[in-house]
Amino acid sequence: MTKPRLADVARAAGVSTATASMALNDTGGTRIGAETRDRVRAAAAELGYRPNTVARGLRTRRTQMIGFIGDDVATTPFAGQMIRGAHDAAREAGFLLLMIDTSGDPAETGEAIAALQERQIDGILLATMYHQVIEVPKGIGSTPHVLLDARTADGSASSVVPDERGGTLGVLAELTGAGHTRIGHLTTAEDVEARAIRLATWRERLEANGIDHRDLLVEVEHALTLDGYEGAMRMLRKEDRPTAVFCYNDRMAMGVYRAAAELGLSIPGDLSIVSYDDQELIAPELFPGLTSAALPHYEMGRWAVRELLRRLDDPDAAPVQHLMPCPTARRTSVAAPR
Amino acid sequence: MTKPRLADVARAAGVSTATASMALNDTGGTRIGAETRDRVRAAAAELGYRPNTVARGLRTRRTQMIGFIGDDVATTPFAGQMIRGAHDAAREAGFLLLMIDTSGDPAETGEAIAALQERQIDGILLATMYHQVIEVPKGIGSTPHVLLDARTADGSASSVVPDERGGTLGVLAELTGAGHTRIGHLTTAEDVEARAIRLATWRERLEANGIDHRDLLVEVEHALTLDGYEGAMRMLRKEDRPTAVFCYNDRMAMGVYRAAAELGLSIPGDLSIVSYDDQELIAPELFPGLTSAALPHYEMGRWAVRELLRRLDDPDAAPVQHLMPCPTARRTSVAAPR
DNA sequence: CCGCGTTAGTTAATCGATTAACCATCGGAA
DNA sequence: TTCCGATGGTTAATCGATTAACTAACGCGG
Repeated sequence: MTKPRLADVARAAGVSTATASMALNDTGGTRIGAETRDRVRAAAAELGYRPNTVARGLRTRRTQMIGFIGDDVATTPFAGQMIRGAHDAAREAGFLLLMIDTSGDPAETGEAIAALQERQIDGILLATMYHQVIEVPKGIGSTPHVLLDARTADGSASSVVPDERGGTLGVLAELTGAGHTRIGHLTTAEDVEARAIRLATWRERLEANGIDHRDLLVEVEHALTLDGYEGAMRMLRKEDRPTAVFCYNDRMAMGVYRAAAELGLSIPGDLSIVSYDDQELIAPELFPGLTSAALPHYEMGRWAVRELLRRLDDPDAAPVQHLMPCPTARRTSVAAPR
Repeated sequence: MTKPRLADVARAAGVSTATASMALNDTGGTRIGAETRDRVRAAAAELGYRPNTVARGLRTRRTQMIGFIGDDVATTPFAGQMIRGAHDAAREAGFLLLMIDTSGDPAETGEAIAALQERQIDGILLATMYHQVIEVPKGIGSTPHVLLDARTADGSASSVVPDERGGTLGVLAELTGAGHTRIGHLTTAEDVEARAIRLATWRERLEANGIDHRDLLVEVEHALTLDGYEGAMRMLRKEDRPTAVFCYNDRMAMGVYRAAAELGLSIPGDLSIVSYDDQELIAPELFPGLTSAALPHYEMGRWAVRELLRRLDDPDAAPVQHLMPCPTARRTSVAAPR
């Protein structure tokens, strides 16, 4: 009662393995008669035949596996959604994901690429957990690849990143729509792509509305709750405090909530807050719920796989840089200014 | 400039592919001379030879890949640590993880097992995201497997689950050590293994200390923040409220914090709180930091892979059921009762 | 000097598919 | 009648390793 091979199916159907192979895969054009094909299929179903993809892969050089290289799969809560999006899109096309976590070590990345290539994966997804500009390791050679939440400086590789500008405009529109003009921005000093775009977009909007933004910006060291708390204390203790804050991310917003509570400011009555990331255990769980621009990790994962599959079909296709929209998750942290 | 094959290495070293294979893999006992072996190795290094594991897998029936089937990789924040633990242990042994997420659909699980077996994975990790008792699908056949955060009723498969009893005793000891006797328990109505053990252990401890626990238990529908809030309101509004609460999990504890704030109870001055899970974005970020029993997901992931590798070496090894300790993450939510 | 064990290789089979190249039969057009 | 193009297959090569079975040369004891 060993696992049936193609030869067993062929014997049961009374044909050669070549015929069986063509019948099951619908290859070989007109060579296989309809009746024969049905007979082979029936035999395969009867025996519970499942092709050995290792053998197939050796011959065809395609393994129906995609390598996913992430720089920190576990420690960031976003990773899950990104992996899931990639996983689902891959699965729908009959592919499986082979995962490697490099814990952010660039040397690891080269090793990871080699380990995946040894296994003859059909393509590679290179993911970073925060929107970044990176260089694709040379070792990747001619293996098809797509960047996820990252892009190259020269646009030589297909990539998908969040539309940070659009997302920022979205949440700022919530505030201006409610009547706010003096909108503070609380950001981090960390030098990441996301920070730069969110900051620039905020500046641009305030300038467009003729608001002096110089004293409305507070920058703290890290993008964490505690830093957010301290930054908010600095921003909100002033007499001419803003009526609304746009936070770099949800964790910092969490700190702003605490600061507001300590200062006796009610949200959204005394202070409206919007933020970025729409992070699972934070934005919806805060009280009141935090309006935040959602990072579309699931959709980016899906897009990346579909783009990779496209490049598998047509290796010479021109690389595409995609901006994925960041929809506003509207909750109750915004109201008209008093 | 195509990828070098073993035959290229062999030619460069002036030997047969058989010799080259044996030299590189240190197989074949004494048949390969030291000098020849070094020559082959040098040639391989020179050419940058990397074995084609697909071809190797076809012959040896081992692919150096482990299947990881999870029932909800993305939506639970624990998954990441579990995957990471498994990933790291696998990587150390030269294995890679092939991931499939079933989104909790049992029919998917069968499909997932088949998809992995087609690819000749060496073994399977079956993970659930909450400690459960499950049945191993028959389709797994003789493929070596280990259960992660789950176990079978009959102990027929190796498995690793958190030591819920030990973890509960640990956080309760924090409370009794500080002098608390009337310790409330806030739990969920969901029927999961973890709930039952945590509840039973809490009862047992209170009984051992001669405390009447009948009016100290509050059960709510779900294990979410809002339910925790409502449950806490019920428990804490009473005159003879407990001086400390043991929450089923951190999300519920988050609700308790909010309730305490509304009722004007300071933590830990008026109310000490301990909990379970030590969830990343919650326990350390709450103010004051929440003392919580940590679910050792990373370590469970590691253990499962090591156990799987052991079973690969010795398929007849007796299955092992392992309880992984849940260390107490001690923070500042506990103080002596007033 | 014969036979045998050791040492150090080689040759060829094998894993389980896919696919290029080849072949037989039949009906109809030239 | 003969040749040709479909139609419907089969045979055998191939993918790139591993490994069982075989072999050649050598040294040594009896």
